[in-house]
Amino acid sequence: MSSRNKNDMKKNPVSENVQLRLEHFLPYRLSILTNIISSSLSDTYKEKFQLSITEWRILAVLGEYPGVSADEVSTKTQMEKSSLSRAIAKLILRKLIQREFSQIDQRRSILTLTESGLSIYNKVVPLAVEFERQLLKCFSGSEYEQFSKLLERLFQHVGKDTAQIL
Amino acid sequence: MSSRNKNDMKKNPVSENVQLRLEHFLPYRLSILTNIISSSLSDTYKEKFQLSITEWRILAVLGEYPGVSADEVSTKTQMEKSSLSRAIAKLILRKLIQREFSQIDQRRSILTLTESGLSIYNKVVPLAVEFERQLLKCFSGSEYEQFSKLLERLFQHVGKDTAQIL
DNA sequence: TTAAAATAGTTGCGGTTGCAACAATTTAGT
DNA sequence: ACTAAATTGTTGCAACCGCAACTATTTTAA
Repeated sequence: MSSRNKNDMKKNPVSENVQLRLEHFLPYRLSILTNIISSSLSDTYKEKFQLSITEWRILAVLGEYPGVSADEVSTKTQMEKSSLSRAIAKLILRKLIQREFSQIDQRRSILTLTESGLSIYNKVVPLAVEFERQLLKCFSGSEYEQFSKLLERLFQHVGKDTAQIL
Repeated sequence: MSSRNKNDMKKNPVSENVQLRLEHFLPYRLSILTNIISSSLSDTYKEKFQLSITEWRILAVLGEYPGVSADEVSTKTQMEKSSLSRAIAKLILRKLIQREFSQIDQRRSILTLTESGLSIYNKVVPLAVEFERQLLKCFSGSEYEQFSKLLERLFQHVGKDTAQIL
């Protein structure tokens, strides 16, 4: 403030003229909203079932797509294959999932829920569904459709090529 | 599958009748989308300015609200106060921000960008703004307004009371 | 047929995270 | 005024993360 001359003024519009309003910045808003939702959701199964978000996601994928490989879980969930590998190892130890390897391609794992994994899955799913129902209470049906449509559009857009967007 | 009787059928509709479709599950969709966007955005300043997402957020908040406390940064960004404490310590070491403590309340820190912090801030902001512009290319003006409105609604809804939602 | 490239998964490593416990200070209640 | 509770920020610790290097297997293509 003290030692600013008119050259500075060209370059640095500071607080009185901010270019980036964080509250309105989409990546930021999405990130905060998502954090709140994810951690709130995970609270609902972390304690009861000792599942981390990563672990629950794996169970969720296997509940829906029994027999997929670790790699397929990775593309579906966008999780790192290394974190997946470790989370899967743990879940196998806890006997919540089981693994064989494909006869045709011996690198490829075939993952399925065990009985107890399935039982946990079947307990968590209704909680998750109810959680979402509560979330969506703030939308009318058509609003949700609209929101969902636009979210999907954004998804397609960034999905095109993540790197080249900027 | 083998040992299911008609009692089971009431309780456990399994794979042939899945209750939770991950692709359509809002918390999941938000989480994946946000991850893609955040990491893609952070790529644009990580290398050039050696800033982590956390660190950039702190600079961003201070650029907009010079003089806030660590605690206020925490509520604004929803970051853990411990990660903040450490990130702030680093930024002070790198002389990108500076800290004093309030006379009135000696616990309360007063954080501001240094000259070089401000200079980085002023370089990153246009990148961020351009990034968002690219993102929003997939929406028309009114679509963005709609999306933004609904996002805000959701935000207010979960913000009410994070814990009590389920 | 064979060597190079691609794919699936694992592991080592350094850095980061989040929780809980903590110290220092301020506020509230009596 | 005095103690208990609340607030602000820091730190120890264990878990977690992502990157890169690695092994093993399969595919490609010369």
